[in-house]
Amino acid sequence: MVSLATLKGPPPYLTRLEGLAPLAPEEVQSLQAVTLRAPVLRARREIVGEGEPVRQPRLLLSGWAARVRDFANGRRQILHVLLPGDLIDLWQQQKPVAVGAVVALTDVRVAPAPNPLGPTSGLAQAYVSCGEIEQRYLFRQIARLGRLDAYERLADLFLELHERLRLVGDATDDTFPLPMTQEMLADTLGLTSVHLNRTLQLMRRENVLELHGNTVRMLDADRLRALVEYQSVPTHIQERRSP
Amino acid sequence: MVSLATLKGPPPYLTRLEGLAPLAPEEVQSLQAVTLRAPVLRARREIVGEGEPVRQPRLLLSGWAARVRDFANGRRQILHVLLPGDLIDLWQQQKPVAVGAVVALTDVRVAPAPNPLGPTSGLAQAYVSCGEIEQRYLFRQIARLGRLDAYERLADLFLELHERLRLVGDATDDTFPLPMTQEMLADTLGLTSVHLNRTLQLMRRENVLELHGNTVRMLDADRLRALVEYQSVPTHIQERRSP
DNA sequence: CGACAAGTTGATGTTACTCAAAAGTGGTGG
DNA sequence: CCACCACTTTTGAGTAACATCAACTTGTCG
Repeated sequence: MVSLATLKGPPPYLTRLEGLAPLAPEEVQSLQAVTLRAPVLRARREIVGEGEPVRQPRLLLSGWAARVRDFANGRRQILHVLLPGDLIDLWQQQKPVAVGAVVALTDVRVAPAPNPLGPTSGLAQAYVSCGEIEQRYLFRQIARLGRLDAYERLADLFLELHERLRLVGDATDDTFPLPMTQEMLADTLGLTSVHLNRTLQLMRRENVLELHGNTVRMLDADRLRALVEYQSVPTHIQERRSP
Repeated sequence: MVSLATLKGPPPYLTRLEGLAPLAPEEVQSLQAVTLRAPVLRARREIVGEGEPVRQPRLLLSGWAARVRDFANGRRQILHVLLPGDLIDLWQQQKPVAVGAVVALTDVRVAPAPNPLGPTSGLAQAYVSCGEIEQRYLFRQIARLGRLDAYERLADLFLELHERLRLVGDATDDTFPLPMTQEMLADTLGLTSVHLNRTLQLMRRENVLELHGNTVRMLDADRLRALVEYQSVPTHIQERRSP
Protein backbone atom coordinates (compact mmCIF):
# COMPACT_ATOMS: atom_id res chain seq x y z
CA MET A 1 0.00 0.00 0.00
CA VAL A 2 3.03 2.28 0.15
CA SER A 3 3.56 4.37 -2.95
CA LEU A 4 6.16 2.73 -5.11
CA ALA A 5 8.07 5.94 -5.55
CA THR A 6 8.92 6.08 -1.86
CA LEU A 7 10.52 2.67 -1.73
CA LYS A 8 13.85 3.87 -3.01
CA GLY A 9 16.11 6.76 -2.17
CA PRO A 10 16.21 8.93 0.96
CA PRO A 11 12.98 9.51 2.86
CA PRO A 12 10.78 12.28 1.45
CA TYR A 13 11.30 14.72 4.29
CA LEU A 14 15.06 14.58 3.83
CA THR A 15 14.79 15.02 0.08
CA ARG A 16 12.65 18.02 0.72
CA LEU A 17 14.77 19.76 3.34
CA GLU A 18 18.06 19.07 1.60
CA GLY A 19 16.60 20.59 -1.51
CA LEU A 20 16.10 23.83 0.37
CA ALA A 21 19.50 24.25 1.98
CA PRO A 22 22.63 22.18 2.55
CA LEU A 23 22.24 20.54 5.93
CA ALA A 24 25.04 19.92 8.37
CA PRO A 25 25.70 16.24 9.07
CA GLU A 26 24.66 16.73 12.69
CA GLU A 27 21.39 18.17 11.51
CA VAL A 28 20.73 15.21 9.27
CA GLN A 29 21.42 12.98 12.24
CA SER A 30 19.05 14.85 14.49
CA LEU A 31 16.40 14.52 11.81
CA GLN A 32 16.95 10.80 11.64
CA ALA A 33 16.87 10.66 15.43
CA VAL A 34 13.43 12.23 15.79
CA THR A 35 12.18 9.91 13.10
CA LEU A 36 12.71 6.90 15.30
CA ARG A 37 10.29 7.97 17.99
CA ALA A 38 7.77 9.45 15.58
CA PRO A 39 4.33 8.10 16.38
CA VAL A 40 1.92 7.06 13.67
CA LEU A 41 -1.37 8.93 13.69
CA ARG A 42 -4.38 7.41 12.00
CA ALA A 43 -6.26 9.08 9.20
CA ARG A 44 -8.87 11.62 10.29
CA ARG A 45 -7.30 12.20 13.67
CA GLU A 46 -6.46 15.70 14.74
CA ILE A 47 -2.78 16.53 14.82
CA VAL A 48 -3.37 20.00 16.19
CA GLY A 49 -6.74 20.89 17.64
CA GLU A 50 -8.59 24.10 16.85
CA GLY A 51 -7.49 26.73 19.32
CA GLU A 52 -5.12 24.32 21.01
CA PRO A 53 -1.84 25.78 22.24
CA VAL A 54 1.08 25.03 19.96
CA ARG A 55 4.04 23.64 21.79
CA GLN A 56 6.60 23.58 19.03
CA PRO A 57 6.88 23.20 15.28
CA ARG A 58 6.42 19.71 13.95
CA LEU A 59 7.59 17.94 10.87
CA LEU A 60 5.35 15.77 8.73
CA LEU A 61 7.48 12.73 7.96
CA SER A 62 5.04 10.74 5.86
CA GLY A 63 1.42 10.82 4.83
CA TRP A 64 -0.84 13.73 4.00
CA ALA A 65 -2.49 16.20 6.36
CA ALA A 66 -4.48 19.39 6.06
CA ARG A 67 -5.19 22.55 7.95
CA VAL A 68 -8.95 22.87 8.23
CA ARG A 69 -11.53 25.41 9.23
CA ASP A 70 -14.88 24.03 10.27
CA PHE A 71 -18.07 26.05 10.39
CA ALA A 72 -21.01 25.32 12.61
CA ASN A 73 -23.46 24.53 9.84
CA GLY A 74 -21.31 21.71 8.52
CA ARG A 75 -19.40 23.74 5.98
CA ARG A 76 -15.71 22.93 5.98
CA GLN A 77 -12.77 24.52 4.26
CA ILE A 78 -9.41 22.88 3.83
CA LEU A 79 -7.04 25.81 4.05
CA HIS A 80 -3.85 24.09 3.02
CA VAL A 81 -2.77 20.56 2.18
CA LEU A 82 0.36 19.36 3.97
CA LEU A 83 2.65 16.86 2.27
CA PRO A 84 5.65 14.87 3.54
CA GLY A 85 8.49 17.20 4.48
CA ASP A 86 6.16 20.08 5.32
CA LEU A 87 6.40 21.86 8.63
CA ILE A 88 3.38 22.33 10.85
CA ASP A 89 3.10 25.53 12.88
CA LEU A 90 6.51 26.75 11.94
CA TRP A 91 6.48 29.87 14.00
CA GLN A 92 3.63 29.69 16.41
CA GLN A 93 6.21 29.30 19.16
CA GLN A 94 5.19 32.47 20.92
CA LYS A 95 1.47 32.70 20.55
CA PRO A 96 -0.75 30.00 21.89
CA VAL A 97 -3.64 30.05 19.46
CA ALA A 98 -3.65 27.73 16.46
CA VAL A 99 -5.80 28.71 13.53
CA GLY A 100 -7.90 25.84 12.44
CA ALA A 101 -7.26 22.26 13.29
CA VAL A 102 -4.68 20.18 11.48
CA VAL A 103 -6.06 16.77 10.62
CA ALA A 104 -4.43 13.72 9.12
CA LEU A 105 -5.84 12.91 5.70
CA THR A 106 -4.05 9.58 5.65
CA ASP A 107 -2.12 7.75 8.30
CA VAL A 108 0.79 10.05 9.06
CA ARG A 109 4.01 10.13 10.99
CA VAL A 110 4.78 13.38 12.75
CA ALA A 111 7.86 14.30 14.73
CA PRO A 112 8.89 17.42 16.62
CA ALA A 113 11.05 19.46 14.28
CA PRO A 114 14.64 19.31 15.53
CA ASN A 115 16.30 22.56 16.45
CA PRO A 116 18.75 24.04 13.98
CA LEU A 117 22.40 24.24 15.01
CA GLY A 118 22.34 28.00 14.82
CA PRO A 119 20.31 30.85 13.37
CA THR A 120 22.14 30.66 10.04
CA SER A 121 22.62 26.93 9.80
CA GLY A 122 21.32 24.93 6.87
CA LEU A 123 18.36 23.63 8.80
CA ALA A 124 17.40 27.09 9.96
CA GLN A 125 17.49 28.26 6.36
CA ALA A 126 15.46 25.29 5.27
CA TYR A 127 12.79 26.11 7.85
CA VAL A 128 12.61 29.70 6.72
CA SER A 129 12.31 28.62 3.10
CA CYS A 130 9.54 26.26 4.10
CA GLY A 131 7.59 29.11 5.60
CA GLU A 132 8.19 31.28 2.58
CA ILE A 133 7.12 28.58 0.17
CA GLU A 134 4.03 27.83 2.20
CA GLN A 135 3.05 31.46 2.04
CA ARG A 136 3.26 31.39 -1.72
CA TYR A 137 1.01 28.38 -1.86
CA LEU A 138 -1.44 30.20 0.37
CA PHE A 139 -1.45 33.07 -2.09
CA ARG A 140 -2.11 30.63 -4.86
CA GLN A 141 -4.94 29.06 -2.97
CA ILE A 142 -6.48 32.49 -2.56
CA ALA A 143 -6.22 33.31 -6.25
CA ARG A 144 -7.60 29.89 -7.07
CA LEU A 145 -10.67 30.29 -4.90
CA GLY A 146 -11.22 33.89 -5.83
CA ARG A 147 -10.85 33.93 -9.57
CA LEU A 148 -10.84 30.44 -11.06
CA ASP A 149 -13.89 28.36 -11.96
CA ALA A 150 -14.32 24.76 -10.86
CA TYR A 151 -12.46 23.26 -13.80
CA GLU A 152 -9.55 25.64 -13.43
CA ARG A 153 -9.40 25.22 -9.68
CA LEU A 154 -9.09 21.49 -9.97
CA ALA A 155 -6.45 21.76 -12.69
CA ASP A 156 -4.48 24.26 -10.64
CA LEU A 157 -4.63 22.11 -7.51
CA PHE A 158 -3.46 19.04 -9.39
CA LEU A 159 -0.58 20.97 -10.88
CA GLU A 160 0.39 22.19 -7.44
CA LEU A 161 0.24 18.75 -5.85
CA HIS A 162 2.22 17.27 -8.71
CA GLU A 163 4.88 19.92 -8.41
CA ARG A 164 5.20 19.54 -4.66
CA LEU A 165 5.22 15.77 -4.73
CA ARG A 166 7.95 15.74 -7.33
CA LEU A 167 10.14 17.66 -4.91
CA VAL A 168 9.90 14.90 -2.36
CA GLY A 169 10.21 12.12 -4.88
CA ASP A 170 6.63 10.93 -4.56
CA ALA A 171 5.60 11.63 -8.14
CA THR A 172 6.72 10.66 -11.63
CA ASP A 173 6.77 12.95 -14.64
CA ASP A 174 3.08 12.55 -15.23
CA THR A 175 1.57 10.72 -12.28
CA PHE A 176 1.15 11.29 -8.58
CA PRO A 177 -0.70 9.63 -5.70
CA LEU A 178 -3.87 11.31 -4.49
CA PRO A 179 -5.04 9.87 -1.18
CA MET A 180 -7.97 12.28 -0.86
CA THR A 181 -11.63 11.58 -1.32
CA GLN A 182 -13.61 13.73 -3.69
CA GLU A 183 -15.22 15.33 -0.70
CA MET A 184 -11.82 16.40 0.63
CA LEU A 185 -10.94 17.83 -2.77
CA ALA A 186 -14.23 19.67 -2.81
CA ASP A 187 -13.52 21.10 0.64
CA THR A 188 -10.13 22.25 -0.57
CA LEU A 189 -11.55 23.94 -3.64
CA GLY A 190 -14.64 25.51 -2.12
CA LEU A 191 -17.00 23.31 -4.13
CA THR A 192 -19.58 20.67 -3.36
CA SER A 193 -18.52 17.08 -3.83
CA VAL A 194 -21.25 16.66 -6.44
CA HIS A 195 -19.93 19.45 -8.57
CA LEU A 196 -16.38 18.33 -8.09
CA ASN A 197 -17.34 14.87 -9.28
CA ARG A 198 -18.85 16.27 -12.47
CA THR A 199 -15.82 18.44 -13.09
CA LEU A 200 -13.58 15.44 -12.67
CA GLN A 201 -15.62 13.47 -15.16
CA LEU A 202 -15.40 16.29 -17.65
CA MET A 203 -11.64 16.23 -17.40
CA ARG A 204 -11.60 12.51 -17.98
CA ARG A 205 -13.89 12.83 -20.97
CA GLU A 206 -11.59 15.46 -22.43
CA ASN A 207 -8.61 13.16 -21.92
CA VAL A 208 -6.55 15.54 -19.87
CA LEU A 209 -6.60 13.25 -16.88
CA GLU A 210 -6.80 9.68 -15.70
CA LEU A 211 -7.71 8.79 -12.15
CA HIS A 212 -7.37 5.14 -11.19
CA GLY A 213 -7.56 4.18 -7.56
CA ASN A 214 -5.43 6.79 -5.84
CA THR A 215 -3.25 7.63 -8.79
CA VAL A 216 -3.65 10.65 -11.02
CA ARG A 217 -2.11 10.65 -14.46
CA MET A 218 -1.91 14.02 -16.17
CA LEU A 219 -2.24 13.52 -19.89
CA ASP A 220 -1.96 17.12 -20.98
CA ALA A 221 -0.29 19.08 -18.22
CA ASP A 222 0.82 21.81 -20.59
CA ARG A 223 -2.72 22.59 -21.58
CA LEU A 224 -3.72 22.80 -17.94
CA ARG A 225 -0.75 25.02 -17.14
CA ALA A 226 -1.73 27.40 -19.91
CA LEU A 227 -5.33 27.37 -18.77
CA VAL A 228 -4.53 28.57 -15.28
CA GLU A 229 -1.47 30.67 -16.21
CA TYR A 230 0.62 28.42 -14.06
CA GLN A 231 3.58 29.91 -12.26
CA SER A 232 5.96 27.52 -10.61
CA VAL A 233 6.44 28.21 -6.93
CA PRO A 234 9.26 26.12 -5.49
CA THR A 235 12.52 27.84 -4.89
CA HIS A 236 15.15 25.21 -5.08
CA ILE A 237 18.82 25.39 -4.36
CA GLN A 238 19.95 24.93 -7.94
CA GLU A 239 17.78 27.77 -9.10
CA ARG A 240 20.49 30.15 -10.20
CA ARG A 241 21.20 28.47 -13.49
CA SER A 242 20.49 30.54 -16.55
CA PRO A 243 17.27 29.65 -18.35
CA MET B 1 -8.12 64.55 3.77
CA VAL B 2 -6.22 62.75 6.48
CA SER B 3 -8.33 60.51 8.67
CA LEU B 4 -9.15 62.36 11.87
CA ALA B 5 -8.18 59.39 13.99
CA THR B 6 -4.57 59.67 12.91
CA LEU B 7 -4.11 63.25 13.91
CA LYS B 8 -3.43 62.46 17.53
CA GLY B 9 -1.22 59.94 19.27
CA PRO B 10 1.81 58.06 17.97
CA PRO B 11 1.98 57.18 14.30
CA PRO B 12 0.05 54.04 13.32
CA TYR B 13 3.08 51.92 12.54
CA LEU B 14 4.51 52.55 16.00
CA THR B 15 1.22 51.78 17.68
CA ARG B 16 1.14 48.56 15.76
CA LEU B 17 4.66 47.35 16.41
CA GLU B 18 4.69 48.36 20.07
CA GLY B 19 1.51 46.41 20.48
CA LEU B 20 3.32 43.28 19.39
CA ALA B 21 6.43 43.46 21.53
CA PRO B 22 8.17 45.97 23.79
CA LEU B 23 10.67 47.81 21.62
CA ALA B 24 14.05 49.00 22.76
CA PRO B 25 14.48 52.78 22.67
CA GLU B 26 17.14 52.44 19.98
CA GLU B 27 14.72 50.48 17.88
CA VAL B 28 12.06 53.14 18.20
CA GLN B 29 14.65 55.66 17.12
CA SER B 30 15.67 53.66 14.07
CA LEU B 31 12.03 53.42 13.13
CA GLN B 32 11.64 57.15 13.40
CA ALA B 33 14.82 57.56 11.39
CA VAL B 34 13.67 55.59 8.37
CA THR B 35 10.43 57.49 8.46
CA LEU B 36 12.16 60.71 7.57
CA ARG B 37 13.44 59.54 4.20
CA ALA B 38 10.35 57.50 3.38
CA PRO B 39 9.14 58.42 -0.09
CA VAL B 40 5.49 58.92 -0.89
CA LEU B 41 4.13 56.62 -3.58
CA ARG B 42 0.98 57.57 -5.42
CA ALA B 43 -2.11 55.43 -5.49
CA ARG B 44 -2.13 52.64 -8.06
CA ARG B 45 1.65 52.55 -8.40
CA GLU B 46 3.46 49.30 -7.93
CA ILE B 47 5.47 48.99 -4.73
CA VAL B 48 6.83 45.60 -5.65
CA GLY B 49 6.54 44.35 -9.19
CA GLU B 50 5.40 40.86 -10.13
CA GLY B 51 8.43 38.61 -10.20
CA GLU B 52 10.71 41.45 -9.23
CA PRO B 53 13.58 40.55 -6.90
CA VAL B 54 12.98 41.54 -3.31
CA ARG B 55 15.80 43.47 -1.78
CA GLN B 56 14.68 43.69 1.81
CA PRO B 57 11.53 43.80 3.89
CA ARG B 58 9.69 47.08 3.88
CA LEU B 59 7.36 48.76 6.30
CA LEU B 60 4.13 50.41 5.27
CA LEU B 61 4.06 53.65 7.24
CA SER B 62 0.81 55.11 6.03
CA GLY B 63 -1.84 54.44 3.44
CA TRP B 64 -3.26 51.18 2.17
CA ALA B 65 -1.71 48.72 -0.24
CA ALA B 66 -2.51 45.25 -1.53
CA ARG B 67 -0.81 42.19 -2.85
CA VAL B 68 -2.36 41.38 -6.19
CA ARG B 69 -2.42 38.59 -8.71
CA ASP B 70 -3.37 39.57 -12.24
CA PHE B 71 -4.58 37.14 -14.86
CA ALA B 72 -4.25 37.62 -18.57
CA ASN B 73 -7.94 37.83 -19.33
CA GLY B 74 -8.41 40.81 -17.05
CA ARG B 75 -9.34 38.89 -13.96
CA ARG B 76 -7.63 40.19 -10.85
CA GLN B 77 -7.44 38.90 -7.32
CA ILE B 78 -6.37 40.94 -4.35
CA LEU B 79 -4.61 38.38 -2.19
CA HIS B 80 -4.16 40.47 0.93
CA VAL B 81 -4.84 44.02 2.00
CA LEU B 82 -1.92 45.80 3.67
CA LEU B 83 -2.60 48.45 6.31
CA PRO B 84 -0.31 50.94 8.08
CA GLY B 85 2.23 49.11 10.22
CA ASP B 86 2.19 46.01 8.04
CA LEU B 87 5.41 44.54 6.71
CA ILE B 88 5.89 43.83 3.04
CA ASP B 89 7.92 40.78 2.02
CA LEU B 90 8.97 40.01 5.53
CA TRP B 91 11.17 37.07 4.79
CA GLN B 92 11.84 36.99 1.10
CA GLN B 93 15.43 37.96 1.88
CA GLN B 94 16.87 34.85 0.37
CA LYS B 95 14.74 34.08 -2.61
CA PRO B 96 14.40 36.57 -5.41
CA VAL B 97 10.88 35.93 -6.65
CA ALA B 98 7.99 37.99 -5.35
CA VAL B 99 4.56 36.46 -5.66
CA GLY B 100 2.17 38.88 -7.15
CA ALA B 101 2.73 42.58 -7.34
CA VAL B 102 2.15 44.87 -4.38
CA VAL B 103 0.26 47.97 -5.41
CA ALA B 104 -0.63 51.10 -3.50
CA LEU B 105 -4.38 51.43 -3.05
CA THR B 106 -4.00 54.98 -1.76
CA ASP B 107 -1.03 57.26 -1.59
CA VAL B 108 1.38 55.45 0.71
CA ARG B 109 4.63 55.97 2.51
CA VAL B 110 6.97 53.00 2.54
CA ALA B 111 10.30 52.67 4.28
CA PRO B 112 12.85 49.87 4.48
CA ALA B 113 12.19 47.98 7.68
CA PRO B 114 15.01 48.72 10.13
CA ASN B 115 17.08 45.80 11.36
CA PRO B 116 16.35 44.50 14.85
CA LEU B 117 19.05 44.89 17.47
CA GLY B 118 19.38 41.15 17.81
CA PRO B 119 17.53 37.95 17.05
CA THR B 120 15.54 38.12 20.29
CA SER B 121 15.05 41.87 20.51
CA GLY B 122 11.62 43.42 20.71
CA LEU B 123 11.66 44.46 17.08
CA ALA B 124 12.65 40.99 15.94
CA GLN B 125 9.77 39.57 17.93
CA ALA B 126 7.42 42.13 16.50
CA TYR B 127 8.44 41.17 12.96
CA VAL B 128 7.88 37.50 13.66
CA SER B 129 4.49 38.26 15.15
CA CYS B 130 3.66 40.27 12.08
CA GLY B 131 4.39 37.30 9.88
CA GLU B 132 2.40 35.02 12.08
CA ILE B 133 -0.59 37.33 12.16
CA GLU B 134 -0.46 37.82 8.42
CA GLN B 135 -0.59 34.07 7.95
CA ARG B 136 -3.71 33.87 10.02
CA TYR B 137 -5.37 36.52 7.91
CA LEU B 138 -4.41 34.56 4.83
CA PHE B 139 -6.12 31.52 6.30
CA ARG B 140 -9.17 33.62 6.93
CA GLN B 141 -9.15 34.94 3.42
CA ILE B 142 -9.09 31.36 2.17
CA ALA B 143 -12.02 30.29 4.33
CA ARG B 144 -13.87 33.43 3.26
CA LEU B 145 -13.46 32.78 -0.43
CA GLY B 146 -14.03 29.07 -0.16
CA ARG B 147 -17.05 28.79 2.06
CA LEU B 148 -18.82 32.11 2.56
CA ASP B 149 -21.37 33.67 0.23
CA ALA B 150 -21.15 37.24 -0.97
CA TYR B 151 -22.94 38.75 1.99
CA GLU B 152 -20.88 36.82 4.49
CA ARG B 153 -17.64 37.56 2.68
CA LEU B 154 -18.25 41.27 2.79
CA ALA B 155 -19.24 41.15 6.45
CA ASP B 156 -16.16 39.13 7.30
CA LEU B 157 -13.86 41.47 5.43
CA PHE B 158 -15.31 44.52 7.13
CA LEU B 159 -14.91 42.89 10.52
CA GLU B 160 -11.30 42.12 9.71
CA LEU B 161 -10.50 45.59 8.50
CA HIS B 162 -12.18 47.12 11.51
CA GLU B 163 -10.24 44.89 13.87
CA ARG B 164 -6.93 45.61 12.21
CA LEU B 165 -7.49 49.33 11.95
CA ARG B 166 -8.37 49.53 15.62
CA LEU B 167 -4.96 48.14 16.43
CA VAL B 168 -3.27 51.04 14.71
CA GLY B 169 -5.67 53.63 16.03
CA ASP B 170 -7.33 54.33 12.69
CA ALA B 171 -10.80 53.21 13.67
CA THR B 172 -13.37 54.03 16.32
CA ASP B 173 -15.60 51.54 18.08
CA ASP B 174 -18.00 51.38 15.18
CA THR B 175 -16.46 53.21 12.22
CA PHE B 176 -13.43 52.89 10.04
CA PRO B 177 -12.10 54.49 6.86
CA LEU B 178 -12.37 52.50 3.66
CA PRO B 179 -10.32 54.02 0.84
CA MET B 180 -11.16 51.25 -1.61
CA THR B 181 -13.48 51.39 -4.58
CA GLN B 182 -16.19 48.80 -4.89
CA GLU B 183 -14.19 47.23 -7.67
CA MET B 184 -11.22 46.75 -5.34
CA LEU B 185 -13.50 45.21 -2.75
CA ALA B 186 -14.89 42.90 -5.39
CA ASP B 187 -11.38 41.88 -6.42
CA THR B 188 -10.60 41.12 -2.79
CA LEU B 189 -13.70 39.00 -2.32
CA GLY B 190 -13.68 37.15 -5.62
CA LEU B 191 -16.89 38.83 -6.81
CA THR B 192 -17.87 41.14 -9.62
CA SER B 193 -18.27 44.79 -8.77
CA VAL B 194 -21.90 44.62 -9.84
CA HIS B 195 -22.69 41.88 -7.40
CA LEU B 196 -20.68 43.53 -4.69
CA ASN B 197 -22.66 46.70 -5.17
CA ARG B 198 -25.95 44.85 -4.75
CA THR B 199 -24.68 43.10 -1.66
CA LEU B 200 -23.67 46.43 -0.15
CA GLN B 201 -27.08 47.86 -0.83
CA LEU B 202 -28.69 44.90 0.84
CA MET B 203 -26.62 45.52 3.95
CA ARG B 204 -27.63 49.14 3.97
CA ARG B 205 -31.29 48.25 3.55
CA GLU B 206 -31.01 45.86 6.47
CA ASN B 207 -29.43 48.60 8.59
CA VAL B 208 -26.32 46.70 9.50
CA LEU B 209 -24.11 49.20 7.75
CA GLU B 210 -23.69 52.80 6.71
CA LEU B 211 -21.22 53.83 4.05
CA HIS B 212 -20.71 57.56 3.56
CA GLY B 213 -17.82 58.74 1.49
CA ASN B 214 -14.93 56.63 2.65
CA THR B 215 -16.29 55.86 6.09
CA VAL B 216 -17.98 52.65 7.11
CA ARG B 217 -20.17 52.56 10.19
CA MET B 218 -21.07 49.15 11.49
CA LEU B 219 -24.49 49.29 13.05
CA ASP B 220 -24.78 45.70 14.13
CA ALA B 221 -21.32 44.22 14.32
CA ASP B 222 -22.43 41.49 16.71
CA ARG B 223 -24.90 40.13 14.23
CA LEU B 224 -22.25 40.07 11.54
CA ARG B 225 -19.81 38.37 13.87
CA ALA B 226 -22.33 35.66 14.62
CA LEU B 227 -23.14 35.27 10.95
CA VAL B 228 -19.58 34.47 9.96
CA GLU B 229 -18.57 32.76 13.22
CA TYR B 230 -16.02 35.44 13.76
CA GLN B 231 -12.80 34.53 15.52
CA SER B 232 -10.57 37.35 16.54
CA VAL B 233 -7.08 37.05 15.12
CA PRO B 234 -4.77 39.64 16.63
CA THR B 235 -2.45 38.44 19.30
CA HIS B 236 -1.68 41.41 21.42
CA ILE B 237 0.74 41.80 24.25
CA GLN B 238 -1.87 42.23 26.94
CA GLU B 239 -3.67 39.12 25.91
CA ARG B 240 -3.11 37.10 29.03
CA ARG B 241 -5.78 38.80 31.11
CA SER B 242 -8.61 36.57 32.16
CA PRO B 243 -11.83 37.03 30.18
C1' DC C 1 -23.42 -11.51 2.81
C1' DG C 2 -24.29 -7.02 4.92
C1' DA C 3 -22.99 -2.49 6.06
C1' DC C 4 -20.80 1.75 5.42
C1' DA C 5 -18.18 4.94 2.85
C1' DA C 6 -17.28 6.77 -1.63
C1' DG C 7 -18.63 7.81 -6.07
C1' DT C 8 -22.31 8.80 -9.59
C1' DT C 9 -26.59 10.50 -11.66
C1' DG C 10 -30.83 13.37 -12.39
C1' DA C 11 -33.93 17.14 -11.52
C1' DT C 12 -34.47 21.53 -9.78
C1' DG C 13 -33.21 25.95 -7.34
C1' DT C 14 -30.26 29.86 -6.36
C1' DT C 15 -26.34 32.62 -6.43
C1' DA C 16 -23.58 35.21 -8.87
C1' DC C 17 -21.96 36.59 -13.65
C1' DT C 18 -22.55 39.08 -18.12
C1' DC C 19 -23.77 42.74 -20.91
C1' DA C 20 -25.43 47.17 -21.35
C1' DA C 21 -26.63 51.56 -20.13
C1' DA C 22 -27.81 55.35 -16.95
C1' DA C 23 -26.80 58.25 -13.16
C1' DG C 24 -23.76 60.18 -9.86
C1' DT C 25 -18.94 62.14 -8.45
C1' DG C 26 -14.90 64.80 -8.61
C1' DG C 27 -11.32 67.16 -10.88
C1' DT C 28 -9.67 70.29 -14.71
C1' DG C 29 -9.41 73.96 -17.74
C1' DG C 30 -11.68 77.49 -20.32
C1' DC D 1 -19.10 79.20 -12.96
C1' DC D 2 -19.84 75.89 -16.24
C1' DA D 3 -18.61 72.21 -19.44
C1' DC D 4 -16.23 68.36 -19.94
C1' DC D 5 -13.91 64.26 -18.83
C1' DA D 6 -12.83 60.00 -16.49
C1' DC D 7 -14.11 57.20 -13.00
C1' DT D 8 -17.31 55.12 -9.90
C1' DT D 9 -21.76 53.66 -8.54
C1' DT D 10 -26.23 52.08 -9.66
C1' DT D 11 -29.98 49.73 -12.25
C1' DG D 12 -32.14 46.22 -15.34
C1' DA D 13 -32.67 41.94 -17.91
C1' DG D 14 -30.99 37.58 -19.27
C1' DT D 15 -27.71 33.68 -18.44
C1' DA D 16 -24.37 30.44 -16.68
C1' DA D 17 -22.22 28.16 -12.94
C1' DC D 18 -22.75 25.96 -9.02
C1' DA D 19 -25.65 24.25 -5.06
C1' DT D 20 -29.23 21.34 -3.22
C1' DC D 21 -31.85 17.28 -2.60
C1' DA D 22 -32.50 12.69 -3.24
C1' DA D 23 -31.76 8.56 -5.05
C1' DC D 24 -28.89 4.87 -6.86
C1' DT D 25 -24.42 2.32 -7.76
C1' DT D 26 -20.00 0.77 -6.73
C1' DG D 27 -16.51 -0.67 -3.99
C1' DT D 28 -14.35 -2.38 0.40
C1' DC D 29 -13.85 -4.72 4.42
C1' DG D 30 -15.32 -7.45 8.23
